[in-house]
This record gives sequence, structure tokens and C-alpha cells, in this order.
Amino acid sequence: MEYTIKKLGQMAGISTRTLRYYDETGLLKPARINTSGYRIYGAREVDTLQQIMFYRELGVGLSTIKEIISSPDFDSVAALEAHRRELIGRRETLDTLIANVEKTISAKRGGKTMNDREKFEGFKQKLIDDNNKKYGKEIREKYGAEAVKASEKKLKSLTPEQYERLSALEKEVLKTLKTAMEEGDPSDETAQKAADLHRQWLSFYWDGYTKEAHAGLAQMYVSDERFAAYYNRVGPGAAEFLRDAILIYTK
Amino acid sequence: MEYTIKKLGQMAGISTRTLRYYDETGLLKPARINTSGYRIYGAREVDTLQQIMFYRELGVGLSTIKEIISSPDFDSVAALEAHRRELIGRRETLDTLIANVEKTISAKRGGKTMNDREKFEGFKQKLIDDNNKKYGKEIREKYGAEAVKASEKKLKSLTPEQYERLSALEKEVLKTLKTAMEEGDPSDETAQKAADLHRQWLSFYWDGYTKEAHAGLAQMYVSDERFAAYYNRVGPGAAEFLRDAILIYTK
DNA sequence: GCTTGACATTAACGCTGCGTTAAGGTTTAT
DNA sequence: ATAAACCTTAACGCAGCGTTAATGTCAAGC
Repeated sequence: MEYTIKKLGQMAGISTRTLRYYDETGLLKPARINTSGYRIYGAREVDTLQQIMFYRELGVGLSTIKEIISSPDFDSVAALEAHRRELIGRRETLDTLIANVEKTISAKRGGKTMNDREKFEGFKQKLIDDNNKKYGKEIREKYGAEAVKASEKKLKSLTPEQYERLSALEKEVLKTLKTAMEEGDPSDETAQKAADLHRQWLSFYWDGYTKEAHAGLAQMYVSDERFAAYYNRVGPGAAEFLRDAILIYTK
Repeated sequence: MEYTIKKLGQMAGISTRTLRYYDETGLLKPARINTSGYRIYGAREVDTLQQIMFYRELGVGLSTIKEIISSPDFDSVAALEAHRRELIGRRETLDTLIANVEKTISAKRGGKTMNDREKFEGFKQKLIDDNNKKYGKEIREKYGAEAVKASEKKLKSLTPEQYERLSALEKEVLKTLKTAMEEGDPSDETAQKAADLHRQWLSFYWDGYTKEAHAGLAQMYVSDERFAAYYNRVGPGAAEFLRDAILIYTK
């Protein structure tokens, strides 16, 4: 049984364009080309197409599908497991997005029309959350999961007054950092004050403060673009400046 | 305070290419262009960029962001709600994908090396599931939710014997359809037998069989490409053929 | 005053998986 | 013979930039 491109497309429920594309990329070549240049597909190609459609339905990328079907000894289970991990990662990202969108919607609803300043506050808050999340991850690798748990626990148990103090410290760090940058010297008194405020702020998250850990965090402020973006709000190069100040402070 | 493209990029944690792209698309134009053709951004642009980054973090598309920030009376809550619905839809799709991938992985593991036939069986089963799902949706619109519930209930309460019968009917429909197509006439006896088998099969899903509903379903078999793909496995044009046979059968 | 390096510019392709014209040959049916 | 239905290649478009490539500008140091 032989099929032209359209007939095969109808059988599989896909377009002729798709089949031509599969031919072009080498994913599924026709059995032969007839004298008029038409693509002719045979039974083998139908089977292959069914396999392709199967993996496609699972959301596997065409390049991976190609590997799976072109080499029978390819470890398709491993490929599927990698694919699964990727899908799960995507779902987690989506969950976070959805949660944030919902937060924003209810905040907007609650505050009638949220002004720009409020928007930014929300943004900042989210950034901090993200930062802490990512930071938690890196710390986990460096200092173990307990440190992270302890940190989260500490945060959750804050009293409203402590929370106030935490927020105030955060603003003070930024403000002092800004002033210090106008001086331009990380070893300057103002810059060192910023570093000290930063230590105080940090103490809300960490139980056993050490200079080494503080210095390590400062380095991350520069290498991680999300941290960097947060501090660079003060001005370009603010993250680097803060890092240098902290490195001096912790020396 | 004025910024060059690089400085602004550093503050926001994004690339200069991105900023040029935003300029190009009109999402964020610089405050002015200096005599050397450099883009110069001011405080207003920083604020706007912060808003852009905020919505971007929520996964909102750039075109939507443009609408939101360019017209202050734009209903951003409605836009966010639409966005939320889309995200949730995507998550549902992902959930389905993940479930299917997991099913496939465990099937492959269990059956050592799954052969092609088995793969196809799994594929077919999934297709049928999908079809029923979609079919349920369309029916819901046409005949109400009760019909769907009744259908699902009926399916779940099938005894193993009944399930056997259902599977057998399914195969018989396909087989008879294939034979009938060789005849080529939808009004032919064999084709009408296929239509009758299809009615029997359908009776496992529907309680109150009516000719009209049967005919309506037949029409969907052609207009919905997923149904079409299922039946067209028998051969090109099989869905149309079955529809015609059913239309005659129900007349 | 000249070089160097860091910055700036526009232009244009690349990525994914096809949809969608466009411009034209082939086959089939009437 | 002519129309309808099919086939072909070629090439843009989509989202959101990353990434060269080729070239101009500016501040700093010799």
C-alpha cells in the first residue's frame, strides 16, 4: 500500500506541510520519489510516523524523537525520564507564575487602583522572595539543608515589630549604599556602615553569622544577576560596590 | 540622572540587546538620542522598565505589557485574569503530558522492551481517551453536562465482560469499515453494518440513543481532526466514509 | 596626539515547528 | 480541452531575544 503526501497526512491527522518539514529535517523521508517528483510513502513510513506521533503527543521534541526512532538501541526510557524532569520543571515554573499572578490580581483588587509605587513594592517583594529562594538553593549546596530550614523558620517566627525592623533595615541598607557610592570608596566609613547594616539585616535570616559566609554571600550578589539587579537599582555597579565593602568589612 | 544603554541594562539585570529590542518594538523608547546616536534613558524610563520587568516576571507577553503600560486606563486586572487562565490551561496540558510520559515509562519498564505493536496500542488508547475527552466537551455544549456524566458513569460501571464486548465492537467497527471501503459505497450493506456496529458501540456510552445525535457525532468525526485521524487509520477518507454511512443509516 | 579598550550603532541570521501564501507543474475527471 | 484537485519548491512569519559582523565613539594612558 502506497500513499501520497495528502493521504498519509489524512491518516495521521496532520498537514502536508508537516510531512514536508519532516522530510526536510530527515525525521521521516518518503520511501521514494516518483517520476513527477511526488513523495511516495509506504507501510514502513506509516509505522514510523505512528511512532513519531506517539512521542509527539508526549511533548517530546522532534530532535529527540529523531534520535529515538533512528537508532533502535537508543535509551528511550532515559530520554523519557529526562523529558519528564523537564516537564515537571516547567510545571513548577508555571505554578510560581500562577501564584504571583494571583497575588498581583488580588493586590490590585484590594487596593482599588494600585499606584506605581505600590506596584514597585510588590515587585521588590517578589524579587526578594526569588532571591531568597535562589540563595537558599546555593546555600543548601554550600552549608547544607539545615541552614536553610533554620532560616525559613526564623523568618516565619518574626513578630510584627521584628518584621518592621527587618523592612527598615532593608531600606537603610539601600539608602546608605547609595550615599556611600557617591563617596566612591568601599573602605570609606559610610560604605562600612552599609556593610554593617547588611550584616544586621542578614542576622534575621542566619543564626550563626560568620564573616566567611557573609563574604561568600557578597560574592553571589555580583555573580547572580537577580541579586545584582536588586542592588543595582541604587545605581550601576552597586552590587559590586556592596560586595567590595563587605569584603573589607569581613576581613 | 541619565543612563546609557549598558548602565540601564545593568540596573535591570537585562542585556543591551533586550533594550534595543524594546526600543525597536516601541515598548520602551529612550528619552533621547544624543549627537552620536547613543540611546539615553532617564528616570521615567527606569520606572517604565521596572513595570515592564514586573509583568515580564509574571510571564505576560510583551505585546500585552505594551498595552498595559501605554494606556493607563487599560484594564490590567482583566488582562492578568486572562493571562492566569492561559497559564492554568498550560498547566493542565502539562499535567496530562506528564501523566502520559509516566505511563509510557512504566509500561516500557514493565514490558521490558515494548514492541511497536504495543506502542501503537498505547497510542490508540490514548487517542481514544483524548477523543472521548474532546467529544465530551462538544457534547456538553450540545446536549448538556448530564449526558456526559451519564456517559462516564456508564463506562465506569462496565463489567469486565462488557468491557471485552466494547473492545471487540471497536475492532469490528474498524474491520467492517475497512471492508466496506473496498466496496466504496456508503449505502452498501457492509457499510450499513459498520454503521450499525458503531451504534452498538456507541450505546456503551450513551443511554438515550437517538438518530439525530448519532448523525451529529458522525459529522464531528470529519470536522475534528483527532477523530478523523483515528478512523483514517483504516485508510484515507475513512472518516468521511463512516460519516456518510451513518448519515444514511440514521435517515 | 595617538593608541587601546570599553563602549556604542545598525543589520541580519538563528532557534521551534510548522502555517501560510505564492507561483507554478501533474493527474484525474468530466 | 479545461477545470478541480493534487503535487512541487521557496520563502516569510511567529516570540524574544542571543549572537556574530562590521563599524563608529569616547575616556584614559603614553
